[in-house]
Amino acid sequence: MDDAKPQKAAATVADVARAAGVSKATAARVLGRYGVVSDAVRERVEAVAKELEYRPNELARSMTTGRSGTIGVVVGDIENPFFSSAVRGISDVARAAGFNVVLANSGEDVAFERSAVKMLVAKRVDGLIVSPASDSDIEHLIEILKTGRPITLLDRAVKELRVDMATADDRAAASAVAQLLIDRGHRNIAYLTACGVPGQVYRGPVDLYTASVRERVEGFIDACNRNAVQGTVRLGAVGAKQTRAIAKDLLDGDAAPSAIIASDSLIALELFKAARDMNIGIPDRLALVCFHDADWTSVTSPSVTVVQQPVYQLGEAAAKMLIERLKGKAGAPRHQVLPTALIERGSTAGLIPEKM
Amino acid sequence: MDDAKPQKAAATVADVARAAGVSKATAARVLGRYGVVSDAVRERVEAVAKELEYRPNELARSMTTGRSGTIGVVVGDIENPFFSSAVRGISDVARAAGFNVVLANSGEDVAFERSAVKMLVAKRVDGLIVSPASDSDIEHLIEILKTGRPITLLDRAVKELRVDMATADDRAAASAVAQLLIDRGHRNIAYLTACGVPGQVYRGPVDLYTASVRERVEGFIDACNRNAVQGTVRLGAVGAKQTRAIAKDLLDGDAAPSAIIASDSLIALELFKAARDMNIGIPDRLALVCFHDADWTSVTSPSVTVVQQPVYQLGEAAAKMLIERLKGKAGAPRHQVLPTALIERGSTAGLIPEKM
DNA sequence: AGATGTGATGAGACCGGTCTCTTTGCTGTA
DNA sequence: TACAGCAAAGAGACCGGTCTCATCACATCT
Repeated sequence: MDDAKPQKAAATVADVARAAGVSKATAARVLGRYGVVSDAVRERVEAVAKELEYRPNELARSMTTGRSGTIGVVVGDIENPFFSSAVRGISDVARAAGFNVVLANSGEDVAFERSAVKMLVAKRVDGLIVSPASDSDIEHLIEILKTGRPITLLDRAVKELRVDMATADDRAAASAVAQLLIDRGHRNIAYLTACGVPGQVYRGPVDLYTASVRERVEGFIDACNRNAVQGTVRLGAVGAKQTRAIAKDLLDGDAAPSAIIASDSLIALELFKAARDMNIGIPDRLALVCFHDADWTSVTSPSVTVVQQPVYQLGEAAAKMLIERLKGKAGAPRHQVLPTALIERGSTAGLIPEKM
Repeated sequence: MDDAKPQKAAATVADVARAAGVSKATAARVLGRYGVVSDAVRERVEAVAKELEYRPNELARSMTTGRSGTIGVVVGDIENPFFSSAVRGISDVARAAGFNVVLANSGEDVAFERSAVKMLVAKRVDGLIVSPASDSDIEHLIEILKTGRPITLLDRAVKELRVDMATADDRAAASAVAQLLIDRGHRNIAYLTACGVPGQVYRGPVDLYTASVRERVEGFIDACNRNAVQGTVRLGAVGAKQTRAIAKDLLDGDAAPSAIIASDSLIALELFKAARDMNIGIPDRLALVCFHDADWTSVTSPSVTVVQQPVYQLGEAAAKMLIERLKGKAGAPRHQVLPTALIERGSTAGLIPEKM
């Protein structure tokens, strides 16, 4: 009948202790599973606790122990399959080790990232995993270290920070992709990233404040230069609409590239759609390569050549390193660089007849 | 040179108070932004706080206020685009309202869900959003209500629970899909879901402990019965491998369905691959419909007919209802049923010549 | 027997905030 | 001048655990 909303306040150790006729300390020992208690007392306390529906207050516990058993994770966008996969890796490892995950979305905005980090620290997470939106605007990350909490970087390295990091082999991957395209005869290749703001003109790697992207662009440009091939970088593909606009602009003119490398699967998808809408055949008139082996890339026609990134493993690695730190492991910061693999599929199978 | 790890303990209100020459209560008033303090004192305290690098301890704050400013979210699998999109909706709303999100993965396992819920309650989240793995095994959800915390169900209704829920129009959607396929001439249609365990044989809606799936299957079966068409339900497509096996089994025999409805985009993707591998042309020999308008469904050849679910909005709606409760809104539980839309694409464009 | 050790329990401080209640000092008013 | 009224600040309890230290009974050792 009634929904029993106005239940009396939750039972505390003190309540249980009183009801069981023992001291608060003893009840706490039983309920908190520490110290040593006789079996008789233990059973009695446990029975009473059950009776009173005692539920521990983890907040109070954290308060005295100083540990919350929680790790904070700040990613750019959980909707991006890249991050959701990484987060899955993190939370699987975390759970196995008895940790919980507090998630925060930065939307790739440093201001949001800053406030997310601040809040996580205030909540006394034991450590953090962050994929920093910027690798220069990092004083909030340094702040964390000052509080004594370990932090691990995910996917994006920051040289200035002496912390554990798990990243992919971005530079080599991008270089390999560029080389592949060049070998296929392409002489005008573009790299499209969500980094930067829409409309921003690329002037050099210095414009790229996301470490992983900068590495990729550097690898890409290196390969292009090595082969005397034109390499263009376009920024600001931050959403479907913007990406579409850039794609149209890129593919429209005379100087349109014959191959495009998409910095993530969301961008690749939009490029794919744009090419279709503009009647630009893939791979004949346009080759496409995508960073991240998103599940759909193998079912399109043509299927899409991808850089397979160990995304889930990146999350796992980051979580493992962090948890080791939390468990007291000392030593110099480690930087795990996980290998990528270039999976060649239909979207790069075309040959460029004329431009050679 | 040194990494300054062994910093002295973080400053507390008491430290600030002492250094500023005021009482703890006054410093707390300034730092906690409550009560009334003179401007002179406020400025002095704030200056000292900055000097001492005071950072509030949200744990201690929550402890006395009883509110943590956090909502717990338990989903089946964040890696599933369905959930990652919903989680994004939740966290956007939460952040706007000043709440944080603690995420837990249940892996669609009730035991994990139970422990996740328990832990979230122990952490004193203010409220929970859960997409329950089972709609019968729910005593842990009832427990939550007993603690006085509101809970909102995401995507999956549970009749027995008098709580807010945000679900999609599953039954009608499934019915519409079935009708579409029947209108296209299909007389043998299968529905494939991740619900259940691999190998489990479907004996009736009672086998389906996930509410949304049961609704869909009921809508599907209804439509089939109404039209005297054979409708088959297959369970246990819980991962790529299992899905592939079921797909092979389903498509292999003489009694193979001419149309399959996939309960989520992960299943649809595997079905798509399986059909391709088995040289079963879509849509000519097999029609395919997918629940959830995953981004890739529009770029395959043929593109995939989908039930567009308002996933992000589902998350938003759930979060909004929960937060309203947290802000004190009373009243009967609400059940928001968000409309779906059937988007017809190439995968159902085929006609069935013979079987008619 | 007396000293020593040990296992079980109790008493109470403590973590870092919030919040209630009290005290203080100043202004306005009869 | 005396006192009400009020704003500002202080004292200290409290939240619900953990943890140190003290106490006590009883077994062991010399």
